[in-house]
Amino acid sequence: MAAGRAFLGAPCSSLATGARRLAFASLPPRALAPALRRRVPGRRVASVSSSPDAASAPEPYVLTTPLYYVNAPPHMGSAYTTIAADAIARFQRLLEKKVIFITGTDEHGEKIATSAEASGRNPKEHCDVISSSYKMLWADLDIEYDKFIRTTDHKHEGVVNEFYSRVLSSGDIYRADYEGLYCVNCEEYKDEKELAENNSCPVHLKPCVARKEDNYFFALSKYQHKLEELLARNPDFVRPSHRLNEVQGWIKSGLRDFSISRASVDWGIPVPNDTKQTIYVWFDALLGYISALLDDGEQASLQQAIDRGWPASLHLIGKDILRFHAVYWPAMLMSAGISVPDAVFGHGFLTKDGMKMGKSLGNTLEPKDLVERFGADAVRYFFLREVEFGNDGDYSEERFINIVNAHLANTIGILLKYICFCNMYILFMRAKTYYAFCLLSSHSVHFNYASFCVNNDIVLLI
RNA sequence: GGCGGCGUAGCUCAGCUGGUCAGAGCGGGGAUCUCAUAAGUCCCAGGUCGGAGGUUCGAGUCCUCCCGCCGCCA
Repeated sequence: MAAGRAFLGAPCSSLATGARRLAFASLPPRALAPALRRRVPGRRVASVSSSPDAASAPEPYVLTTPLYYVNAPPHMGSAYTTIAADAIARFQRLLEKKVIFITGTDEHGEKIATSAEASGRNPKEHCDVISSSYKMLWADLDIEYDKFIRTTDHKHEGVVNEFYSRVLSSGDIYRADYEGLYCVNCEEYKDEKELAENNSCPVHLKPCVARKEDNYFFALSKYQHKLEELLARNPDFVRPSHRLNEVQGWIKSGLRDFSISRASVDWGIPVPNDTKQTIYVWFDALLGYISALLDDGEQASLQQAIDRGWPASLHLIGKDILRFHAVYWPAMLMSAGISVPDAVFGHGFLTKDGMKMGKSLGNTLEPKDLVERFGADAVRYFFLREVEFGNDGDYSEERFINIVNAHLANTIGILLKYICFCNMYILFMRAKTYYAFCLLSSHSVHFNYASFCVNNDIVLLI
């Protein structure tokens, strides 16, 4: 029995720290696998709906994570978003909805070219390496996505070109000179008044460079009233609600047109009819949510992609990219005559032991290491359960072990063990309790997931 | 500075339109079963619900002010 004193993939030795309780559940991860793991990670079997109205082809539930920027391998923040999205996707599948869960990588831009050069590779090779590291992590975390889009995919470029043409024909793209201080890391111009000392970017704390370019601009300002109407008509468009206030504030204070091309960046999708410029990474990447809907090898048609299930039901993102998803993106879609998504949910950031994580602080939390030590179920469970969804959340190893032991090992683990071993005596003794638990939980889970309170009742979905 | 939010048990948080709302999970303490994993089961938190006024028969729950913390202001 001693050999089995580990819960869900956590080696005993890794948990044997000091006087802390050492024993996790006796079931090794693979013993539970047949009961818990229904599919090969990342390769979901197409769901077959048995609901009565399946014949009328109900709209799919299209759910997205951001397309992660491949300047660096995945970090815990990316993993958190994807874990949460996967939990929501699983819930929707339990409701027998056809779910299209989209994730992927955003691979263009100056910063990528710079990262590639630093690692001695050409941009495409660099993207291949980093993009595959995301896929590997999602497999390790049992993420069951349906579509993985890379913005360097051929089909994506076709969709971007077509979309650009639509926006152009709406009269929302114009050419203008722009001169200002540019942050290469943000890949955007900065207002002088927002800069830190020495004209440094407030986000990256690196000096911005003076740049003058002849760029193409998107007429965002034209969409101010339409965006206001959108939020007034559908306040659930931005969640949680306190972020709606922020978005409304941004719009109310006035929207400025933004540059959607770069003359100085080679690694990107060329602007149609002007190959001297490439399309701004955000204008490019956001369209990945649509191009992802196309099957591999399918003709790169914008309309065909839309017919595959657009609009998205939910964009799940971190709060740092809310502006792009809740302001720029719907305006771009309106311009192209395409439906806007149903909702954008901006979750919070993660801290470690109460501290902001960062390479410079040397306290990053590597999702890969966490999975290797504790197993995917434990990692998924902890972040879903212990982070108030929408707010910032904290990781500490002590808390992690406490929660996993108490909830997964002591409660669920033991129950599963006795189900697996058909210990009828124990099951009989506890039958009433488990029955009541299931009854209450089914109602509760439905309510909580429908309102994106994923941290409640999460145990039933892992 | 402007706008918005928050401050409820050691920790993370529930408490909708004011009247069993003083709660949950984890941690901690105690008891107990022994066909369960240092498991399970049962009991225990006397927290002035940030502070002070006010409205009300009655306020974490509404109003005002103060203190502290946080977010956004591209």
